[in-house]
Amino acid sequence: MGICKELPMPIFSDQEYAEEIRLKYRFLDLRRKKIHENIILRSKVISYIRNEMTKLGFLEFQTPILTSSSPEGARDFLVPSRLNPGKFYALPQAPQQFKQLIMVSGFDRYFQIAPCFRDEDARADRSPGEFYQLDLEMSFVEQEDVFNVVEKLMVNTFKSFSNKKLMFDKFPKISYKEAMLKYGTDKPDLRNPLIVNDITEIFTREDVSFEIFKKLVKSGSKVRCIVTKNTKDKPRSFFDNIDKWAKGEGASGLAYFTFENDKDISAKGPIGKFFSKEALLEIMKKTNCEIGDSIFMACGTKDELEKITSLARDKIARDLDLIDENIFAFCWIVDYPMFEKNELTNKIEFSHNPFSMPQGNLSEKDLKNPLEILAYQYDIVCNGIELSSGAIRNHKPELMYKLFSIAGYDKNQIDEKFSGMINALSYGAPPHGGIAPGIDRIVMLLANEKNIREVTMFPMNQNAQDLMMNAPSEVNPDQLKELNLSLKTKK
RNA sequence: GGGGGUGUAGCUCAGUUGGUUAGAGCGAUCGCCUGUCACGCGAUAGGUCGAGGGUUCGAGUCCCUUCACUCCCGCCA
Repeated sequence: MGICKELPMPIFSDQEYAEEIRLKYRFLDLRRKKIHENIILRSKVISYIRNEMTKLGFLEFQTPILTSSSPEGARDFLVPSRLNPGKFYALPQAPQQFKQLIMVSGFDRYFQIAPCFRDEDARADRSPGEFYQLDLEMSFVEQEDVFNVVEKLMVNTFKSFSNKKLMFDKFPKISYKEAMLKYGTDKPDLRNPLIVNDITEIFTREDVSFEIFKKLVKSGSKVRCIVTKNTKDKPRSFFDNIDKWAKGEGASGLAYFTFENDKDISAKGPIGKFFSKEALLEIMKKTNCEIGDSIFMACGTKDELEKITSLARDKIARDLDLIDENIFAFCWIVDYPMFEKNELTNKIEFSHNPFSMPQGNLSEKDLKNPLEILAYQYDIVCNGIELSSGAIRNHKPELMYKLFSIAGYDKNQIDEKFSGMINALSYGAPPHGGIAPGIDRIVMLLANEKNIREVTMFPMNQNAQDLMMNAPSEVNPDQLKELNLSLKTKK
Protein backbone atom coordinates (compact mmCIF):
# COMPACT_ATOMS: atom_id res chain seq x y z
CA MET A 1 0.00 0.00 0.00
CA GLY A 2 1.10 3.55 -0.67
CA ILE A 3 1.32 6.09 2.12
CA CYS A 4 -1.88 7.94 2.97
CA LYS A 5 -2.38 11.65 3.54
CA GLU A 6 -5.14 12.91 5.82
CA LEU A 7 -8.40 12.05 4.09
CA PRO A 8 -10.60 14.88 2.85
CA MET A 9 -13.60 12.75 3.76
CA PRO A 10 -14.20 9.66 5.95
CA ILE A 11 -14.59 6.44 4.02
CA PHE A 12 -16.01 4.10 6.67
CA SER A 13 -19.23 6.01 7.23
CA ASP A 14 -22.77 6.29 5.93
CA GLN A 15 -22.66 10.03 6.45
CA GLU A 16 -23.71 12.22 3.53
CA TYR A 17 -21.15 14.62 2.13
CA ALA A 18 -21.12 17.64 -0.12
CA GLU A 19 -21.11 16.51 -3.75
CA GLU A 20 -18.26 18.83 -4.52
CA ILE A 21 -15.88 16.89 -2.27
CA ARG A 22 -17.23 13.54 -3.36
CA LEU A 23 -16.71 14.35 -7.02
CA LYS A 24 -13.29 15.91 -6.58
CA TYR A 25 -12.10 12.85 -4.65
CA ARG A 26 -14.25 10.35 -6.51
CA PHE A 27 -11.56 7.64 -6.17
CA LEU A 28 -12.03 7.85 -2.38
CA ASP A 29 -15.79 8.23 -2.57
CA LEU A 30 -15.94 5.04 -4.63
CA ARG A 31 -14.29 3.10 -1.80
CA ARG A 32 -17.37 3.70 0.34
CA LYS A 33 -19.67 0.73 0.72
CA LYS A 34 -22.95 1.95 -0.77
CA ILE A 35 -21.64 3.49 -3.95
CA HIS A 36 -19.05 0.73 -4.36
CA GLU A 37 -21.90 -1.77 -4.39
CA ASN A 38 -23.92 0.39 -6.79
CA ILE A 39 -21.08 0.34 -9.29
CA ILE A 40 -20.73 -3.42 -8.95
CA LEU A 41 -24.50 -3.73 -9.49
CA ARG A 42 -24.19 -1.62 -12.62
CA SER A 43 -21.50 -3.91 -13.97
CA LYS A 44 -23.59 -7.01 -13.25
CA VAL A 45 -26.73 -5.53 -14.79
CA ILE A 46 -24.88 -4.65 -17.97
CA SER A 47 -23.37 -8.15 -18.23
CA TYR A 48 -26.78 -9.66 -17.64
CA ILE A 49 -28.43 -7.52 -20.30
CA ARG A 50 -25.67 -8.32 -22.80
CA ASN A 51 -26.12 -11.99 -22.15
CA GLU A 52 -29.93 -11.83 -22.44
CA MET A 53 -29.77 -9.87 -25.67
CA THR A 54 -27.28 -12.27 -27.15
CA LYS A 55 -29.50 -15.21 -26.17
CA LEU A 56 -32.40 -13.51 -27.96
CA GLY A 57 -30.37 -13.48 -31.16
CA PHE A 58 -29.22 -9.87 -31.13
CA LEU A 59 -25.73 -8.98 -32.36
CA GLU A 60 -23.71 -6.24 -30.66
CA PHE A 61 -22.09 -3.67 -32.94
CA GLN A 62 -20.18 -0.46 -32.30
CA THR A 63 -21.12 2.67 -34.21
CA PRO A 64 -19.04 5.83 -34.78
CA ILE A 65 -18.46 8.33 -31.99
CA LEU A 66 -17.32 11.05 -34.38
CA THR A 67 -20.25 11.66 -36.67
CA SER A 68 -22.22 14.51 -38.17
CA SER A 69 -24.38 17.12 -36.49
CA SER A 70 -28.12 16.57 -36.69
CA PRO A 71 -30.55 19.44 -37.12
CA GLU A 72 -33.33 18.22 -34.84
CA GLY A 73 -33.27 17.47 -31.17
CA ALA A 74 -30.75 18.29 -28.49
CA ARG A 75 -27.68 20.48 -28.78
CA ASP A 76 -24.69 18.63 -30.17
CA PHE A 77 -21.20 18.43 -28.78
CA LEU A 78 -18.93 19.52 -31.62
CA VAL A 79 -15.41 18.35 -32.37
CA PRO A 80 -13.32 20.40 -34.80
CA SER A 81 -11.64 18.55 -37.63
CA ARG A 82 -7.93 19.26 -38.13
CA LEU A 83 -7.84 17.70 -41.57
CA ASN A 84 -10.97 19.54 -42.70
CA PRO A 85 -10.54 23.13 -41.58
CA GLY A 86 -13.73 24.89 -40.58
CA LYS A 87 -15.67 21.64 -40.35
CA PHE A 88 -16.89 19.81 -37.27
CA TYR A 89 -17.83 16.35 -36.20
CA ALA A 90 -20.63 15.94 -33.68
CA LEU A 91 -20.79 13.33 -30.95
CA PRO A 92 -23.90 11.17 -31.46
CA GLN A 93 -27.00 12.08 -29.44
CA ALA A 94 -27.86 8.41 -30.01
CA PRO A 95 -26.84 5.97 -32.75
CA GLN A 96 -30.27 6.52 -34.30
CA GLN A 97 -29.36 6.75 -37.96
CA PHE A 98 -26.62 4.15 -37.72
CA LYS A 99 -28.90 1.53 -36.24
CA GLN A 100 -31.41 2.05 -39.02
CA LEU A 101 -28.61 1.70 -41.54
CA ILE A 102 -27.62 -1.53 -39.82
CA MET A 103 -31.16 -2.81 -40.48
CA VAL A 104 -30.89 -1.83 -44.13
CA SER A 105 -27.60 -3.72 -44.19
CA GLY A 106 -29.43 -6.92 -43.38
CA PHE A 107 -28.43 -7.46 -39.74
CA ASP A 108 -31.93 -8.06 -38.45
CA ARG A 109 -31.33 -7.75 -34.71
CA TYR A 110 -28.82 -5.24 -33.33
CA PHE A 111 -28.03 -3.98 -29.88
CA GLN A 112 -25.34 -1.94 -28.20
CA ILE A 113 -24.67 -0.44 -24.77
CA ALA A 114 -24.26 2.88 -26.50
CA PRO A 115 -22.82 6.14 -25.19
CA CYS A 116 -25.03 9.10 -26.06
CA PHE A 117 -23.99 12.74 -25.90
CA ARG A 118 -26.35 15.66 -25.49
CA ASP A 119 -25.35 19.17 -24.54
CA GLU A 120 -28.36 19.91 -22.35
CA ASP A 121 -28.84 20.92 -18.71
CA ALA A 122 -28.77 18.26 -16.02
CA ARG A 123 -31.40 16.96 -13.63
CA ALA A 124 -31.24 14.48 -10.77
CA ASP A 125 -32.10 11.66 -13.20
CA ARG A 126 -30.23 13.16 -16.17
CA SER A 127 -26.47 13.34 -16.45
CA PRO A 128 -25.09 16.36 -18.22
CA GLY A 129 -23.22 15.52 -21.37
CA GLU A 130 -23.18 11.77 -21.60
CA PHE A 131 -25.19 8.71 -20.67
CA TYR A 132 -25.71 5.13 -21.80
CA GLN A 133 -28.58 3.47 -23.58
CA LEU A 134 -29.33 -0.13 -24.38
CA ASP A 135 -29.83 0.72 -28.02
CA LEU A 136 -31.66 -1.93 -30.00
CA GLU A 137 -33.31 -2.28 -33.37
CA MET A 138 -35.17 -5.11 -35.17
CA SER A 139 -36.21 -5.70 -38.77
CA PHE A 140 -39.54 -7.06 -40.02
CA VAL A 141 -41.31 -6.22 -36.78
CA GLU A 142 -44.32 -4.35 -35.55
CA GLN A 143 -44.74 -2.47 -32.31
CA GLU A 144 -45.87 -5.59 -30.41
CA ASP A 145 -42.71 -7.50 -31.35
CA VAL A 146 -40.53 -4.80 -29.81
CA PHE A 147 -42.77 -4.73 -26.72
CA ASN A 148 -42.43 -8.47 -26.26
CA VAL A 149 -38.65 -8.40 -26.32
CA VAL A 150 -38.27 -5.39 -24.03
CA GLU A 151 -40.98 -6.40 -21.61
CA LYS A 152 -39.38 -9.80 -21.11
CA LEU A 153 -35.97 -8.22 -20.69
CA MET A 154 -37.22 -5.70 -18.13
CA VAL A 155 -39.16 -8.26 -16.12
CA ASN A 156 -36.19 -10.64 -16.01
CA THR A 157 -33.70 -7.92 -15.18
CA PHE A 158 -35.77 -6.33 -12.43
CA LYS A 159 -36.68 -9.70 -10.92
CA SER A 160 -33.04 -10.78 -10.96
CA PHE A 161 -31.58 -7.66 -9.38
CA SER A 162 -34.23 -6.43 -6.95
CA ASN A 163 -36.50 -7.79 -4.25
CA LYS A 164 -39.18 -5.24 -5.00
CA LYS A 165 -42.38 -6.56 -6.54
CA LEU A 166 -43.54 -5.78 -10.06
CA MET A 167 -47.00 -4.24 -10.10
CA PHE A 168 -47.61 -5.66 -13.58
CA ASP A 169 -45.87 -8.56 -15.32
CA LYS A 170 -47.74 -7.54 -18.45
CA PHE A 171 -47.19 -3.80 -18.75
CA PRO A 172 -50.37 -1.76 -19.29
CA LYS A 173 -50.51 0.37 -22.44
CA ILE A 174 -51.73 3.91 -21.99
CA SER A 175 -52.23 6.27 -24.88
CA TYR A 176 -50.40 9.57 -24.76
CA LYS A 177 -53.72 11.41 -24.75
CA GLU A 178 -55.10 9.37 -21.86
CA ALA A 179 -51.89 9.75 -19.86
CA MET A 180 -51.92 13.52 -20.25
CA LEU A 181 -55.50 13.67 -18.98
CA LYS A 182 -55.37 11.11 -16.16
CA TYR A 183 -51.86 11.85 -14.90
CA GLY A 184 -50.98 15.22 -16.47
CA THR A 185 -47.75 13.73 -17.82
CA ASP A 186 -46.50 11.11 -20.27
CA LYS A 187 -44.37 9.58 -17.52
CA PRO A 188 -46.92 8.68 -14.86
CA ASP A 189 -46.00 6.99 -11.60
CA LEU A 190 -48.58 4.21 -11.49
CA ARG A 191 -47.77 3.40 -7.87
CA ASN A 192 -49.71 6.58 -7.19
CA PRO A 193 -53.46 5.75 -7.12
CA LEU A 194 -54.63 9.35 -7.64
CA ILE A 195 -56.33 10.08 -10.97
CA VAL A 196 -57.11 13.37 -12.64
CA ASN A 197 -60.63 13.98 -14.03
CA ASP A 198 -62.00 16.69 -16.27
CA ILE A 199 -65.06 18.36 -14.73
CA THR A 200 -65.24 21.46 -16.93
CA GLU A 201 -68.92 20.78 -17.68
CA ILE A 202 -69.87 21.17 -14.04
CA PHE A 203 -69.00 24.84 -14.29
CA THR A 204 -71.51 25.46 -17.05
CA ARG A 205 -74.40 24.47 -14.74
CA GLU A 206 -76.92 26.98 -13.40
CA ASP A 207 -76.74 25.53 -9.89
CA VAL A 208 -73.01 26.07 -9.55
CA SER A 209 -72.14 29.62 -8.59
CA PHE A 210 -68.35 29.49 -8.26
CA GLU A 211 -67.99 32.53 -10.49
CA ILE A 212 -64.17 32.65 -10.81
CA PHE A 213 -64.06 29.23 -12.48
CA LYS A 214 -67.33 29.81 -14.40
CA LYS A 215 -65.97 32.96 -15.98
CA LEU A 216 -62.70 31.26 -16.94
CA VAL A 217 -64.54 28.27 -18.37
CA LYS A 218 -66.67 30.58 -20.47
CA SER A 219 -63.51 31.99 -22.00
CA GLY A 220 -62.16 28.55 -22.84
CA SER A 221 -60.41 27.34 -19.71
CA LYS A 222 -60.85 23.79 -18.44
CA VAL A 223 -61.28 22.44 -14.92
CA ARG A 224 -59.54 19.29 -13.76
CA CYS A 225 -59.60 17.69 -10.36
CA ILE A 226 -57.97 15.15 -8.11
CA VAL A 227 -60.03 13.20 -5.58
CA THR A 228 -58.54 11.90 -2.34
CA LYS A 229 -60.26 9.00 -0.61
CA ASN A 230 -61.61 9.38 2.90
CA THR A 231 -59.86 12.60 3.86
CA LYS A 232 -62.81 14.17 5.67
CA ASP A 233 -60.96 14.17 9.00
CA LYS A 234 -57.79 15.79 7.69
CA PRO A 235 -57.13 19.13 9.39
CA ARG A 236 -57.76 22.38 7.60
CA SER A 237 -53.97 22.88 7.39
CA PHE A 238 -53.64 19.80 5.14
CA PHE A 239 -55.89 21.39 2.51
CA ASP A 240 -54.52 24.89 2.87
CA ASN A 241 -50.94 23.69 2.61
CA ILE A 242 -51.67 22.02 -0.71
CA ASP A 243 -53.39 25.16 -1.99
CA LYS A 244 -50.45 27.26 -0.83
CA TRP A 245 -47.99 24.82 -2.38
CA ALA A 246 -49.83 25.03 -5.73
CA LYS A 247 -49.55 28.80 -5.70
CA GLY A 248 -45.84 28.43 -5.07
CA GLU A 249 -45.64 26.26 -8.18
CA GLY A 250 -47.03 29.08 -10.25
CA ALA A 251 -50.64 27.86 -10.44
CA SER A 252 -53.54 30.00 -9.30
CA GLY A 253 -54.08 27.55 -6.46
CA LEU A 254 -56.16 24.44 -5.87
CA ALA A 255 -59.76 24.96 -4.83
CA TYR A 256 -61.01 22.17 -2.55
CA PHE A 257 -63.89 20.81 -0.54
CA THR A 258 -64.94 17.59 1.14
CA PHE A 259 -68.13 15.64 0.38
CA GLU A 260 -70.29 15.29 3.47
CA ASN A 261 -73.66 13.78 4.27
CA ASP A 262 -74.95 15.57 7.32
CA LYS A 263 -78.75 15.20 6.90
CA ASP A 264 -78.14 15.93 3.23
CA ILE A 265 -75.23 15.86 0.82
CA SER A 266 -73.11 18.97 1.08
CA ALA A 267 -69.64 20.28 0.40
CA LYS A 268 -67.47 21.32 3.33
CA GLY A 269 -64.79 23.87 2.67
CA PRO A 270 -64.30 27.52 1.73
CA ILE A 271 -66.05 27.16 -1.64
CA GLY A 272 -68.48 24.38 -0.74
CA LYS A 273 -71.49 26.70 -0.61
CA PHE A 274 -71.22 27.40 -4.36
CA PHE A 275 -72.28 23.85 -5.30
CA SER A 276 -75.84 22.48 -5.23
CA LYS A 277 -76.62 18.95 -4.07
CA GLU A 278 -77.32 17.88 -7.65
CA ALA A 279 -74.02 19.33 -8.87
CA LEU A 280 -72.20 17.47 -6.11
CA LEU A 281 -73.86 14.21 -7.08
CA GLU A 282 -72.83 14.79 -10.67
CA ILE A 283 -69.22 15.39 -9.62
CA MET A 284 -69.29 12.23 -7.49
CA LYS A 285 -70.58 10.26 -10.45
CA LYS A 286 -67.99 11.70 -12.83
CA THR A 287 -65.02 11.23 -10.53
CA ASN A 288 -66.18 8.01 -8.95
CA CYS A 289 -65.93 9.34 -5.41
CA GLU A 290 -67.90 8.96 -2.19
CA ILE A 291 -68.99 10.77 0.93
CA GLY A 292 -65.90 11.50 3.03
CA ASP A 293 -63.66 12.02 0.00
CA SER A 294 -62.19 15.39 -0.87
CA ILE A 295 -61.66 17.07 -4.20
CA PHE A 296 -58.94 19.48 -5.37
CA MET A 297 -59.73 21.52 -8.46
CA ALA A 298 -57.61 23.60 -10.82
CA CYS A 299 -58.74 25.83 -13.65
CA GLY A 300 -56.64 26.91 -16.61
CA THR A 301 -55.45 26.08 -20.10
CA LYS A 302 -54.69 22.50 -21.06
CA ASP A 303 -50.94 23.05 -20.67
CA GLU A 304 -51.29 24.76 -17.31
CA LEU A 305 -53.58 22.02 -16.04
CA GLU A 306 -51.31 19.23 -17.18
CA LYS A 307 -48.40 20.80 -15.39
CA ILE A 308 -50.13 21.45 -12.10
CA THR A 309 -52.16 18.22 -11.94
CA SER A 310 -49.02 16.19 -12.58
CA LEU A 311 -47.18 17.92 -9.76
CA ALA A 312 -50.21 17.91 -7.46
CA ARG A 313 -50.80 14.19 -7.96
CA ASP A 314 -47.29 13.61 -6.73
CA LYS A 315 -47.43 16.15 -3.91
CA ILE A 316 -50.78 14.97 -2.52
CA ALA A 317 -49.81 11.32 -2.72
CA ARG A 318 -46.62 12.04 -0.77
CA ASP A 319 -48.50 14.05 1.84
CA LEU A 320 -50.94 11.16 2.26
CA ASP A 321 -48.18 8.53 2.01
CA LEU A 322 -49.97 6.69 -0.80
CA ILE A 323 -46.90 5.49 -2.69
CA ASP A 324 -45.62 1.98 -2.01
CA GLU A 325 -41.84 2.21 -2.29
CA ASN A 326 -41.50 -1.55 -2.60
CA ILE A 327 -43.04 -1.78 -6.04
CA PHE A 328 -41.93 -1.24 -9.61
CA ALA A 329 -44.85 -0.10 -11.76
CA PHE A 330 -44.05 -0.29 -15.45
CA CYS A 331 -46.22 0.90 -18.30
CA TRP A 332 -46.06 1.65 -21.99
CA ILE A 333 -47.12 5.04 -23.26
CA VAL A 334 -48.29 4.62 -26.86
CA ASP A 335 -49.94 6.52 -29.72
CA TYR A 336 -47.86 9.67 -29.54
CA PRO A 337 -48.97 12.39 -31.92
CA MET A 338 -46.70 12.79 -34.93
CA PHE A 339 -46.83 16.57 -34.79
CA GLU A 340 -47.58 19.33 -32.34
CA LYS A 341 -48.13 23.02 -32.63
CA ASN A 342 -45.48 25.29 -31.21
CA GLU A 343 -47.53 27.71 -29.12
CA LEU A 344 -45.02 30.52 -29.57
CA THR A 345 -44.42 30.36 -33.30
CA ASN A 346 -47.72 28.68 -34.19
CA LYS A 347 -45.74 26.35 -36.45
CA ILE A 348 -46.30 22.63 -36.81
CA GLU A 349 -43.31 20.66 -35.49
CA PHE A 350 -42.42 17.01 -35.03
CA SER A 351 -43.44 16.17 -31.51
CA HIS A 352 -40.90 13.39 -31.09
CA ASN A 353 -38.83 11.39 -33.54
CA PRO A 354 -39.34 12.62 -37.12
CA PHE A 355 -38.35 9.19 -38.44
CA SER A 356 -41.28 7.44 -36.78
CA MET A 357 -43.90 5.66 -38.87
CA PRO A 358 -47.30 7.35 -38.83
CA GLN A 359 -50.28 5.10 -38.03
CA GLY A 360 -52.84 4.07 -40.65
CA ASN A 361 -52.93 4.76 -44.37
CA LEU A 362 -52.56 8.48 -44.65
CA SER A 363 -54.84 10.07 -47.20
CA GLU A 364 -54.49 13.63 -48.47
CA LYS A 365 -57.26 14.53 -46.04
CA ASP A 366 -55.25 13.22 -43.06
CA LEU A 367 -52.24 15.21 -44.14
CA LYS A 368 -54.35 18.36 -43.96
CA ASN A 369 -55.01 17.69 -40.28
CA PRO A 370 -51.49 16.81 -39.21
CA LEU A 371 -52.18 17.28 -35.51
CA GLU A 372 -54.53 14.28 -35.67
CA ILE A 373 -51.86 11.92 -37.02
CA LEU A 374 -50.59 9.39 -34.48
CA ALA A 375 -47.22 7.69 -34.71
CA TYR A 376 -45.98 4.22 -33.86
CA GLN A 377 -43.97 5.88 -31.16
CA TYR A 378 -43.76 4.58 -27.61
CA ASP A 379 -42.15 5.15 -24.24
CA ILE A 380 -41.55 2.79 -21.38
CA VAL A 381 -42.04 4.31 -17.94
CA CYS A 382 -41.29 2.91 -14.49
CA ASN A 383 -42.28 4.62 -11.23
CA GLY A 384 -42.61 7.95 -12.98
CA ILE A 385 -39.23 7.75 -14.67
CA GLU A 386 -38.98 7.61 -18.45
CA LEU A 387 -36.76 4.63 -19.14
CA SER A 388 -36.74 4.85 -22.90
CA SER A 389 -38.52 5.82 -26.01
CA GLY A 390 -38.68 4.05 -29.32
CA ALA A 391 -40.60 3.75 -32.51
CA ILE A 392 -41.42 1.79 -35.58
CA ARG A 393 -39.42 3.72 -38.16
CA ASN A 394 -40.58 5.25 -41.37
CA HIS A 395 -38.76 3.26 -44.06
CA LYS A 396 -40.57 4.89 -46.99
CA PRO A 397 -38.73 7.94 -48.41
CA GLU A 398 -41.81 9.31 -50.22
CA LEU A 399 -43.83 9.29 -47.01
CA MET A 400 -40.94 10.89 -45.19
CA TYR A 401 -40.79 13.76 -47.65
CA LYS A 402 -44.52 14.34 -47.11
CA LEU A 403 -44.20 14.39 -43.33
CA PHE A 404 -41.18 16.64 -43.35
CA SER A 405 -42.94 19.06 -45.68
CA ILE A 406 -45.67 19.45 -43.05
CA ALA A 407 -42.97 20.51 -40.59
CA GLY A 408 -41.67 23.01 -43.10
CA TYR A 409 -38.72 21.18 -44.66
CA ASP A 410 -38.47 20.90 -48.44
CA LYS A 411 -37.04 17.93 -50.28
CA ASN A 412 -33.63 19.53 -50.82
CA GLN A 413 -33.17 20.24 -47.14
CA ILE A 414 -33.95 16.65 -46.23
CA ASP A 415 -31.70 15.25 -48.94
CA GLU A 416 -28.91 17.41 -47.61
CA LYS A 417 -29.43 16.80 -43.88
CA PHE A 418 -30.24 13.13 -44.02
CA SER A 419 -28.54 12.11 -47.23
CA GLY A 420 -27.13 8.88 -45.85
CA MET A 421 -30.46 7.85 -44.45
CA ILE A 422 -32.71 8.80 -47.35
CA ASN A 423 -30.31 7.23 -49.79
CA ALA A 424 -30.24 3.99 -47.82
CA LEU A 425 -34.02 3.84 -47.56
CA SER A 426 -34.32 3.97 -51.33
CA TYR A 427 -32.60 0.62 -51.79
CA GLY A 428 -35.19 -1.76 -50.39
CA ALA A 429 -35.23 -1.04 -46.67
CA PRO A 430 -37.00 -3.55 -44.46
CA PRO A 431 -39.70 -2.34 -42.09
CA HIS A 432 -38.00 -1.94 -38.74
CA GLY A 433 -38.24 -0.45 -35.31
CA GLY A 434 -36.56 -0.34 -31.97
CA ILE A 435 -36.13 1.33 -28.64
CA ALA A 436 -33.33 2.46 -26.34
CA PRO A 437 -33.78 1.95 -22.58
CA GLY A 438 -31.54 4.15 -20.44
CA ILE A 439 -28.99 2.04 -18.63
CA ASP A 440 -28.20 4.63 -15.97
CA ARG A 441 -31.85 4.99 -15.03
CA ILE A 442 -32.44 1.25 -14.93
CA VAL A 443 -29.53 0.82 -12.52
CA MET A 444 -30.72 3.84 -10.55
CA LEU A 445 -34.10 2.20 -10.00
CA LEU A 446 -32.52 -1.15 -9.12
CA ALA A 447 -30.11 0.50 -6.68
CA ASN A 448 -32.99 2.43 -5.16
CA GLU A 449 -31.24 5.74 -5.75
CA LYS A 450 -32.81 9.09 -6.54
CA ASN A 451 -29.76 10.51 -8.25
CA ILE A 452 -28.03 9.22 -11.35
CA ARG A 453 -24.59 10.18 -10.03
CA GLU A 454 -24.98 7.45 -7.40
CA VAL A 455 -24.74 4.82 -10.14
CA THR A 456 -22.16 6.58 -12.31
CA MET A 457 -18.49 5.93 -11.65
CA PHE A 458 -17.08 9.30 -12.68
CA PRO A 459 -19.97 11.72 -13.12
CA MET A 460 -19.82 15.39 -13.94
CA ASN A 461 -21.49 17.97 -11.72
CA GLN A 462 -24.59 19.95 -12.61
CA ASN A 463 -22.56 22.44 -14.62
CA ALA A 464 -21.07 19.65 -16.75
CA GLN A 465 -17.66 19.85 -15.10
CA ASP A 466 -15.49 16.95 -14.03
CA LEU A 467 -14.07 18.26 -10.74
CA MET A 468 -11.57 15.42 -10.50
CA MET A 469 -10.07 15.70 -13.99
CA ASN A 470 -10.73 19.42 -14.37
CA ALA A 471 -12.74 19.04 -17.53
CA PRO A 472 -13.58 21.04 -19.51
CA SER A 473 -10.31 22.96 -19.54
CA GLU A 474 -8.57 25.55 -21.62
CA VAL A 475 -6.21 24.36 -24.34
CA ASN A 476 -2.97 25.91 -25.48
CA PRO A 477 -2.90 28.27 -28.46
CA ASP A 478 -0.96 25.81 -30.63
CA GLN A 479 -3.78 23.31 -30.41
CA LEU A 480 -6.28 25.93 -31.46
CA LYS A 481 -4.07 27.08 -34.32
CA GLU A 482 -3.76 23.54 -35.63
CA LEU A 483 -7.55 23.29 -35.61
CA ASN A 484 -7.99 26.65 -37.33
CA LEU A 485 -9.89 27.99 -34.36
CA SER A 486 -9.68 31.34 -32.63
CA LEU A 487 -11.53 32.27 -29.46
CA LYS A 488 -13.61 35.32 -28.81
CA THR A 489 -12.72 36.30 -25.26
CA LYS A 490 -15.84 36.56 -23.16
CA LYS A 491 -16.86 39.94 -21.73
C1' G B 1 -31.83 32.21 -19.00
C1' G B 2 -35.27 32.02 -14.35
C1' G B 3 -36.81 30.35 -9.19
C1' G B 4 -35.77 27.68 -4.39
C1' G B 5 -32.18 25.51 -0.81
C1' U B 6 -27.24 25.24 1.20
C1' G B 7 -22.23 27.44 2.40
C1' U B 8 -18.89 28.12 10.09
C1' A B 9 -12.18 23.43 11.63
C1' G B 10 -10.00 17.91 7.12
C1' C B 11 -15.61 15.87 7.58
C1' U B 12 -20.78 16.40 9.86
C1' C B 13 -22.92 20.29 12.36
C1' A B 14 -24.32 23.98 16.76
C1' G B 15 -23.78 29.19 17.37
C1' U B 16 -29.88 33.14 21.24
C1' U B 17 -32.75 39.96 20.35
C1' G B 18 -26.00 41.98 16.68
C1' G B 19 -21.95 41.89 22.28
C1' U B 20 -15.99 40.28 24.98
C1' U B 21 -11.36 34.84 23.41
C1' A B 22 -16.50 31.26 17.48
C1' G B 23 -17.85 25.65 19.99
C1' A B 24 -19.13 20.07 19.80
C1' G B 25 -18.70 15.15 17.61
C1' C B 26 -15.80 12.50 14.19
C1' G B 27 -10.97 12.71 11.86
C1' A B 28 -5.48 14.11 12.30
C1' U B 29 -0.79 14.33 15.35
C1' C B 30 1.72 12.82 19.97
C1' G B 31 1.56 9.87 24.43
C1' C B 32 -0.67 6.04 27.56
C1' C B 33 -3.65 1.61 27.87
C1' U B 34 -5.15 -2.72 25.27
C1' G B 35 -6.92 -10.10 22.28
C1' U B 36 -8.07 -5.07 19.16
C1' C B 37 -11.57 -4.96 14.86
C1' A B 38 -16.73 2.33 14.60
C1' C B 39 -11.56 0.18 20.93
C1' G B 40 -10.63 3.25 25.57
C1' C B 41 -8.03 7.47 28.23
C1' G B 42 -5.12 12.04 27.99
C1' A B 43 -2.83 16.07 25.43
C1' U B 44 -1.94 19.03 21.00
C1' A B 45 -2.62 21.22 16.38
C1' G B 46 -6.43 22.88 13.23
C1' G B 47 -11.01 28.83 11.41
C1' U B 48 -10.19 34.81 5.65
C1' C B 49 -17.41 32.04 9.48
C1' G B 50 -17.65 31.04 0.64
C1' A B 51 -15.89 36.16 -1.35
C1' G B 52 -16.53 41.61 -1.72
C1' G B 53 -19.02 45.91 -0.03
C1' G B 54 -22.47 48.44 3.41
C1' U B 55 -25.14 49.65 8.24
C1' U B 56 -23.19 49.83 13.42
C1' C B 57 -19.29 51.71 19.00
C1' G B 58 -19.43 46.41 17.64
C1' A B 59 -21.41 41.61 12.27
C1' G B 60 -20.83 34.33 11.80
C1' U B 61 -25.66 36.94 12.93
C1' C B 62 -28.77 42.66 9.58
C1' C B 63 -28.68 44.84 4.21
C1' C B 64 -26.61 44.79 -0.97
C1' U B 65 -23.56 42.43 -4.63
C1' U B 66 -21.09 38.13 -6.12
C1' C B 67 -19.22 32.95 -6.27
C1' A B 68 -19.71 27.65 -5.55
C1' C B 69 -22.67 23.28 -4.93
C1' U B 70 -27.56 21.33 -5.28
C1' C B 71 -33.06 20.82 -6.54
C1' C B 72 -36.68 22.58 -9.93
C1' C B 73 -38.68 25.47 -14.49
C1' G B 74 -37.06 26.37 -19.42
C1' C B 75 -34.26 22.73 -22.35
C1' C B 76 -33.60 17.19 -23.16
C1' A B 77 -37.01 15.35 -31.26
